[in-house]
Amino acid sequence: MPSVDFTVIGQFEAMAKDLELTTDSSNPCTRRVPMNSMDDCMPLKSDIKEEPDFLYQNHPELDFNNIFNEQYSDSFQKLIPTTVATPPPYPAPSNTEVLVHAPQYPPVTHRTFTGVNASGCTMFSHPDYLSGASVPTGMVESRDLLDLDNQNQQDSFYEELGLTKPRNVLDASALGWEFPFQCMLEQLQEELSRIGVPRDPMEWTTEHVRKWISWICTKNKKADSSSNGNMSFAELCSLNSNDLFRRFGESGPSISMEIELLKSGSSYAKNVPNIANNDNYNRTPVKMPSGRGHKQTIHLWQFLKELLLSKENHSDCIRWLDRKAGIFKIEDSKTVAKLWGNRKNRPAMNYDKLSRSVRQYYKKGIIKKTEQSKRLVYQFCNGYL
DNA sequence: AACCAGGATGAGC
DNA sequence: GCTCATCCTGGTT
Repeated sequence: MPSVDFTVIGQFEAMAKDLELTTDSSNPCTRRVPMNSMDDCMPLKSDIKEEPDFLYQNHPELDFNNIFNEQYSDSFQKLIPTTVATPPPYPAPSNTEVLVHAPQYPPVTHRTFTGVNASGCTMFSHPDYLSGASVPTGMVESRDLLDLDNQNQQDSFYEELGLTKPRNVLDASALGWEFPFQCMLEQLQEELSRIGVPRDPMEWTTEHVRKWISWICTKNKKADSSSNGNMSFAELCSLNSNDLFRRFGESGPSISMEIELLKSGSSYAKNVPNIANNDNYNRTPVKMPSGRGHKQTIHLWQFLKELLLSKENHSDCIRWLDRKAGIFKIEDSKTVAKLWGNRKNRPAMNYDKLSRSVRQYYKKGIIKKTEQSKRLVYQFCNGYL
């Protein structure tokens, strides 16, 4: 059997029923791939005889933009393509099965692992296949997804479908399953560093956004329409795929994909209710972080907590004094104010204004001063820890 | 000088 | 109506 040099994009399966894609024609191992069934699209591990490096190569012929022609514009409104890379090997648990009932993943034929990762994307894969995909959760109706924490829902789900419930149903994110975000994100962040844009979009100014979009356009050899926008990252996140397509044309899908990646790497995700790995948020409901028409906002207290909890070390400007009690100290008021200003696209932000906003929280019971008031030391109130 | 408290006002959602 | 951003007066460290 010939090796299959192919990367599947699961989401396309539903929208591109009759589309045939071919891999590199100069490669004798390639074959035409009818996009009418996932089984046809996804190579079995047993089919693969090439070295892994070979499989991880990009395939320009599978360019999103070539696929999103007018013929599929209807589908485009419903789905965002997110993944073109073939994942590196990952440990797929052998006794865990989760059925996903989503429009593009017929439940009867496709057993997949799934989880909602920190960026709010639903992860799909199958232990027998090399390829995987992720879909921004809100692109799939919540009723189409299994609530992984709801035993009753799972039972009735399988019952309705007349299927045997898998032995274990696990949230793949709890298994440390990082594909495809981690590898793609790291690559993206390196590229960002090269073009002088901060790795964390939280720190982006509108100029950084413009630069990034311009770079995507160059990379994809598409017209640069970034001059049309003077947007913050948060504003960009509030746009759906259709908005992005309208605003940025053929670069829209790429921008959309990278937004999802960046959200999962930054602490941005922590500010989005329902997807953050934080007790204050209810992770379970599969709700949209960037749903249609929903404007993304961040509150100051969330931002401060985000800095405090961020994997990126901000301890030189803000740090916990007593994490359990929620007591923190602003070590560098200027820097914190600058970061907040960047985040809100308020270049004139300073600590005087920031602290005024913090003081508004006293009445609301979100943040308070510590019992023995100390300069630059505040405390999150109960319920906001 | 930097920080703190809180009133007033208006923008933006 | 809510959350800030901004500006302000006046007090404290």
